[in-house]
Amino acid sequence: MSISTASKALNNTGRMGDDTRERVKRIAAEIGFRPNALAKGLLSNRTFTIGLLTNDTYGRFTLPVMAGITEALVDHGVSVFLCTIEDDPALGKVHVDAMLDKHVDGIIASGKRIDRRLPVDLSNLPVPVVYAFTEGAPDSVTFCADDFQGAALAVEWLQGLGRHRIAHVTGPESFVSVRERARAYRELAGDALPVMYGTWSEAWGHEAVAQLWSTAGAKPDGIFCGNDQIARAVVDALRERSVRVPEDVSVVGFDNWEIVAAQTRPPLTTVDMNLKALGREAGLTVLALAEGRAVEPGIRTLPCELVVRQSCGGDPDL
Amino acid sequence: MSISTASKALNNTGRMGDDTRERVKRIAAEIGFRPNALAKGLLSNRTFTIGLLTNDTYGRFTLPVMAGITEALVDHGVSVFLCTIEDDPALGKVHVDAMLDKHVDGIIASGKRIDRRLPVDLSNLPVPVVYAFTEGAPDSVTFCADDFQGAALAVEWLQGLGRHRIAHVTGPESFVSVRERARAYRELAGDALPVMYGTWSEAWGHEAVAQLWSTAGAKPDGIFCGNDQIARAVVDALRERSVRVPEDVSVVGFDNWEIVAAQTRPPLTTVDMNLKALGREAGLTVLALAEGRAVEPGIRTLPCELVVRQSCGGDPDL
DNA sequence: TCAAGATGAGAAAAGCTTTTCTCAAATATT
DNA sequence: AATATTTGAGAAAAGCTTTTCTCATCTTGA
Repeated sequence: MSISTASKALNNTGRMGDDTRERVKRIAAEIGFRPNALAKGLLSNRTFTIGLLTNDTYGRFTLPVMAGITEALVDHGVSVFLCTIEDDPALGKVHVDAMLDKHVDGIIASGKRIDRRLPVDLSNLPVPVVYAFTEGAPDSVTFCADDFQGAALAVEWLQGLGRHRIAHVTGPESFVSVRERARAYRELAGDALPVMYGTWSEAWGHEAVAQLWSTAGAKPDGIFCGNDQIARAVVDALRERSVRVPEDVSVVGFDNWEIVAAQTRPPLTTVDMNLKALGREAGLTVLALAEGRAVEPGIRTLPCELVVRQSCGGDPDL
Repeated sequence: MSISTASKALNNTGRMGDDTRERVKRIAAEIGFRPNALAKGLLSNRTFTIGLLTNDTYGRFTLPVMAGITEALVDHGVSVFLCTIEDDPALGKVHVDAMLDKHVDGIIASGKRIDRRLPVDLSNLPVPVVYAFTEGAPDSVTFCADDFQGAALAVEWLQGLGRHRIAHVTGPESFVSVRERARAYRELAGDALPVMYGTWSEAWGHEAVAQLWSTAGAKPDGIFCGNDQIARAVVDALRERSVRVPEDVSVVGFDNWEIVAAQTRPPLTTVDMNLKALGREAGLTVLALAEGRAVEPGIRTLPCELVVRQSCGGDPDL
């Protein structure tokens, strides 16, 4: 039996008797034959391997993205190199070079905010690059969450529960995400209360509540927070002041960071950016590009969704 | 110029004039020649690629391990496939098969607790396997943190600060880690107070404080917690009762989960399991095995260290 | 000057698949 | 029965390196 005949049998190509084909397959299965992906790749210029580059050390954003990528690509036999490159350009170059040496079919760049570039030059690479949750090069494909729509979801949810004096406690104004979310807040909630910019820390959540409750006049009945950590702190701070959540004040977070949102008392209703879906899309896109299919460049915005827990009241089953 | 001469020039092998060698190298650098790792691997049976298998979806434990692996191996030109296999044996098999197809040089199995196996059969694989922070097969190399020593560190630190009525609020007794830490606690703190087993949740931290402070008699002046989440909740609960931390009670956590430990008010003094070092060791070991070097099987225990913040008092600069 | 040794560079094989091409045998057609 | 067509299976090349072998040239010593 020649090698070429066996190859054709296993790949269902070439002409040969059905009996021969079956016999080859059976024996291949028996001896546990597995084609050498390297030899295959050498020939086809496909390694069924992609690289995921990120500067998100905690994996807060990258892990869900990664999960989505893997989920989408595992069926295609694609494996993922994960490279965490702090914010070190040298390290970034080392990792990109390693990926190129290994002939990845494509690279996905990911990060922890959508208005910052990774500290590596990904232009003029011999493989396609797509960006997910990080700023992409011009004319590239970039995926990100729809901050405006997500924030709108949160504010509308509060309003739907009858909350009309809504505050917005959020992160630094330097973040595009923060400005987008604030824009949605302003458009929907009017400007009864000024947006409260601060840091992404629990400390800021506490301080914001202190500020809100120290000023005279009507207190908010709803607080839309820029992320779950702030929301958590806000909830804690309210409890310390004996303000009841959700009876007196409804609180919405952002990120659906399980580990924070679910542990808060009461658990947070929060906006989920669907990072996993984002990863799926990014994975499928880089695969398409690797296969030579044309993909229109541009920024693709994916919708957020609201995850209802108990920090707003209302029926969680709605 | 023949291909073989070029190859020899670049690899510093073979016999040839220094001028020729230099000329080849210069031109190679000029045209940006990079040898095809696939062809190389096909020949040498080394792909400079390893697989990291984990069931730790949040990356709580795996990401530090991964960082250590990468740090140790990037200099050797090794890249890492990360595969998160929930707890799904089928998915696990798919990923392991994908790794084998791609001829990884070795596999590192990691997890979220040291007394559970990954839901995949890693025996009789054609590549070396080492285990890090998950239960390994008999006669394999397994790395884990020294829970006893880490716990001792915590208790001794409290005692060194003059705390002698120390409570231990921890996770479920079913965890080996929990039992080891409790054993250290008992040996060092005596059994003035019974170990308080519970869940790994903040809720349990609150409840434990409630229990401790509702019983009559002397209250603890030190609390050693089984992880940072519990510690955080304990600190919060104490504050709610107007017990001052660290003035009245010192609290120590376990894990040094930055995101929790640093955000707690006051920030937690806590035990760090050195997972990154663990990853480094695991990476170097799997590399050694891949290169055919002999490595003695067995369980390697790496020491923990105490990270001093403010939840115990004392001088953080000690 | 001739033989022996040293030196530099190229040819070929190996590593594993896939694909294209070729060829012999078997079947179909006239 | 002889030619044309189809069919099955093997040979060879390509993909990129590395390594071993061979060979021609140059140097050295006698």
